[in-house]
Amino acid sequence: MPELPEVETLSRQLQNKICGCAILTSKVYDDKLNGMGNVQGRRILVVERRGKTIALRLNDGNSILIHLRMTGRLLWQESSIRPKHGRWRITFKEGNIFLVDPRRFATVKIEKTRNEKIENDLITGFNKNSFLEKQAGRKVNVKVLLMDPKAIAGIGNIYACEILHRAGISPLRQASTLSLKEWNKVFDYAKRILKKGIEKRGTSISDWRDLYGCKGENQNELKAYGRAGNCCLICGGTIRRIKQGGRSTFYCPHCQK
DNA sequence: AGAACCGCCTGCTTGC
DNA sequence: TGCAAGCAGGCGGTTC
Repeated sequence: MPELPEVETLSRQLQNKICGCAILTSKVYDDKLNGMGNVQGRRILVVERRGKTIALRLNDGNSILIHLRMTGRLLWQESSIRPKHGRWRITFKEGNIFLVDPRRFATVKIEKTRNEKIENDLITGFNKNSFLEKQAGRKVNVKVLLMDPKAIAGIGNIYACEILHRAGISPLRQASTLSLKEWNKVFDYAKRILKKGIEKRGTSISDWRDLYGCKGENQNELKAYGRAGNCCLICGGTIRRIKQGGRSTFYCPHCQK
C-alpha cells in the first residue's frame, strides 16, 4: 500500500519522465473516475507530492490530483493497450501513464492549483509547534494519531508501526501522555525511517511497484511490521500483533513502553 | 467537538 | 478440490 516513500518515489519518477510534456489524450475506463475534465493539450509544469497525493501541475492553472489509496499503482507503458485493472490513462508523445487499481479505491480529480505549502509533512515541511498545540493532546492512541492524515501527512500502517517500534513507544499509549522528549524522538525516527524508505524506493511487501514495475527494497528494512511471533531485533523480545481501529498493529511489548 | 465506527472495493488466504 | 467466509486498510462520511 503506497505511503509517503512510495508516493515520493513515483513523484520523482514522474517528474523525470513527464515534466514539460504535453498531454495528447486521456481516457477513463472506470465510471467512478468520471469526474475528470478534459486535459487534452495541457502541459505538465511540475510533479509534486502533497502527503500521499500526487499533484500534476498543469499550465492552465489546474492540477491533476492522484490518490492511490490502498492498491493503486501508476504504470508507464509505451503501449496504449489497457493493462489488467487499468482505470485511467493519460497519453504523451513517448508513452502512457496508467492508473492500475484492482480494488478501485484510488481517486483522480482536477482542482485549481493550490500554492500554499502543507505544514504537516515530515519531509517537505513540518510545523512542529502547530502539531504539539493542536494534535499532541488528543485522546487517541499514538498510532492512530500518526496515521491521521490531518495530523501528519503520509504515514500509513507500515511506517506507523516501524516508527513507534524504533522510538520505543507503545502504540497503545494515549497521544496526550507523550512527553516533549518522546514526541521529539517520534519525529526524529519518523524522518529517518521515511527518508530510508525513499532511498530504498518503497516497501514492496505486497503489491507495491514503481512507475516501471520494479519492486522497492525497504521491505528488507522492516523490524516490526509483518513480524508477529518473530524476535524483536532491538531487545530480543517477541513481536506481537494486535488490532487497533480495525487495523493490524505490530509491536514489541517488551521494549515499547 | 471529538472519538469511534462504517463503507467503499476485489483479490488473496484460510477453513470446512 | 472447491467454495464460502474472512481479511487487507486509507480516508471521507456518519454516528455516538
